[in-house]
Amino acid sequence: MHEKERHRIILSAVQQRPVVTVQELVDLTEASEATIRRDIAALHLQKRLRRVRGGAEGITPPQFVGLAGRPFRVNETINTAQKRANAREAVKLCVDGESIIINGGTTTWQMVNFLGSHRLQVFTNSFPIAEHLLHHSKNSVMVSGGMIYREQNIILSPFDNDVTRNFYAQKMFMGAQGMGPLGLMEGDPLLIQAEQKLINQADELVVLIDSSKFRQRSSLILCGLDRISTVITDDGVTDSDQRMLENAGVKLIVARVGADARNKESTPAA
Amino acid sequence: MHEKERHRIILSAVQQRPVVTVQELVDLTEASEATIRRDIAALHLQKRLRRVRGGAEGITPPQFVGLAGRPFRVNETINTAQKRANAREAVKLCVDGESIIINGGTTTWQMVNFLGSHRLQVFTNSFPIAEHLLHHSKNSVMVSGGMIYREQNIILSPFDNDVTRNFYAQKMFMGAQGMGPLGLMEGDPLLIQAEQKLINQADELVVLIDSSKFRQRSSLILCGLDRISTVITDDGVTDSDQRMLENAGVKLIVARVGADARNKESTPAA
DNA sequence: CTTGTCAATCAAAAACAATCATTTTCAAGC
DNA sequence: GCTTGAAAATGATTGTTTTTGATTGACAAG
Repeated sequence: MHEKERHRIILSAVQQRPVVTVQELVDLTEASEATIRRDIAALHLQKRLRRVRGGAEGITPPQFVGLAGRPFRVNETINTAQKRANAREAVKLCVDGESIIINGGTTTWQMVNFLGSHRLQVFTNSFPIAEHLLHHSKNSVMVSGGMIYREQNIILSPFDNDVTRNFYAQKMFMGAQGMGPLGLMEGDPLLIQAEQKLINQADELVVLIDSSKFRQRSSLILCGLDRISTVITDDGVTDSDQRMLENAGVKLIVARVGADARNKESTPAA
Repeated sequence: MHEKERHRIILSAVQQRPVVTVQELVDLTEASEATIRRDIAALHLQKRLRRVRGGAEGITPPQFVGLAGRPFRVNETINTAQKRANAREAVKLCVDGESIIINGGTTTWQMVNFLGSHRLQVFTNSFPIAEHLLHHSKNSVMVSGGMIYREQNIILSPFDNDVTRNFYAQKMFMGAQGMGPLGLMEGDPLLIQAEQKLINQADELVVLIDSSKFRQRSSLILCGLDRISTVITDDGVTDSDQRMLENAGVKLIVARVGADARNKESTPAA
């Protein structure tokens, strides 16, 4: 067995499991202990893994393994003020007792903050949203079944026959990566798949989208504007975008990015 | 067991519960008391947990009290040593890459501690189990879809056409409320419903049950002994119970209940 | 007084680094 | 094509260091 091949095996093992012992690698590669140690030392220098007593561990910081995929967390930090404002408006549309669908995403994630005191029937394909509502609210929570994708933070089944089809709601809330005359756009094919499952399971489709997204285009069209009932966006939206939605018969709610920003400004007089 | 792995288990334990005793960790890791103390001291220095008299506590402020329904939590405190011993044996049956089903329950919940360093495909109807595995392991996680019942901590769909039908595993692990010549028994109709959905989706059915349950009867029969491949129980099981299982062709694994129980028996000669 | 927690100590075991002998690889020369 | 020799890679051996588990005694709480 060649050095390269052993390295490949070692890295593969380390990526699969948090720690791998030297002995395990000896078994795996049928090489001697000394060789494995040398390999680990070499890969450690190349920073392809971390060398620890007894074996090796993956390079990913062991503390952050769970909780959420990277893309989610970084995305979460941009445009938060707008997202929160939009989310607040979205929750205002709900009345207690109603059934709603919340599609996973960083904008809709903000809705959980405002749902704490509500009592709704919430169906979601987002594991973090379900978690939060379960722990910090009294809403009844339903989730779609399937594989949990850590990166996108959604639960998705490759099959068409899941419970999704059996849930019908008054409103469905979702974000998107872009919006234009052609309709709603999304980048990740996995998200498209998840969204298309839910999109026809509600009377009204409410789209939360911050105004910058009107200028973004994306490769995949999710649905036309005619399918959308309501768009919630912030006050950065242009007149032409407003007209576009108006012409398509879409109700527009403009959220004042207000409260949050205002609070930060308003230093008490006294 | 190696240092990193023990640390993983210890951290996993303190995140599950606010405080964990040294003895519990000894059980959990099968390491000596001295080693656990050293580990706790090390993790304390790394500020990954707080060291307290008798054990360790999580570093997170006491905000996360909610976490799960009450009945789950109180049940969790009884017979923990047995449950843990059984859970350890159960996890030992799994080999990396395999697909398994874990049915929700307080015994099977203990399995998450030992699954931290595995790489399995896990399907579960238990929200807490999915949460924990997602946050503290690299296993791939699938959940069934449906309503999340806070009391029983399971996800259950009233429909027959959910993804459950599309998942097939080598092994299914479950607990139960009682076991007798007639088969496996359960009390809560909701649990019965959940279990029956999963019970035919695996080659082998592995039942984790502490020995006291052999004397309990319950109103609802879930399945006959012939459906069960393996029973894991603790060393309190009687000869007649063993014979019963033997006659039914069920493989029996008797888990040795850890250091805790042993120390209490062994009175020093001097 | 008894019990449980803990630190200190020591011996055994495991992991490790250094060294050397053997094998493999590769290329130059026949 | 084949041999040959140098260099690299590997495996075994050795002695050293680290980790671990058991024992002991100190200390505090009940």
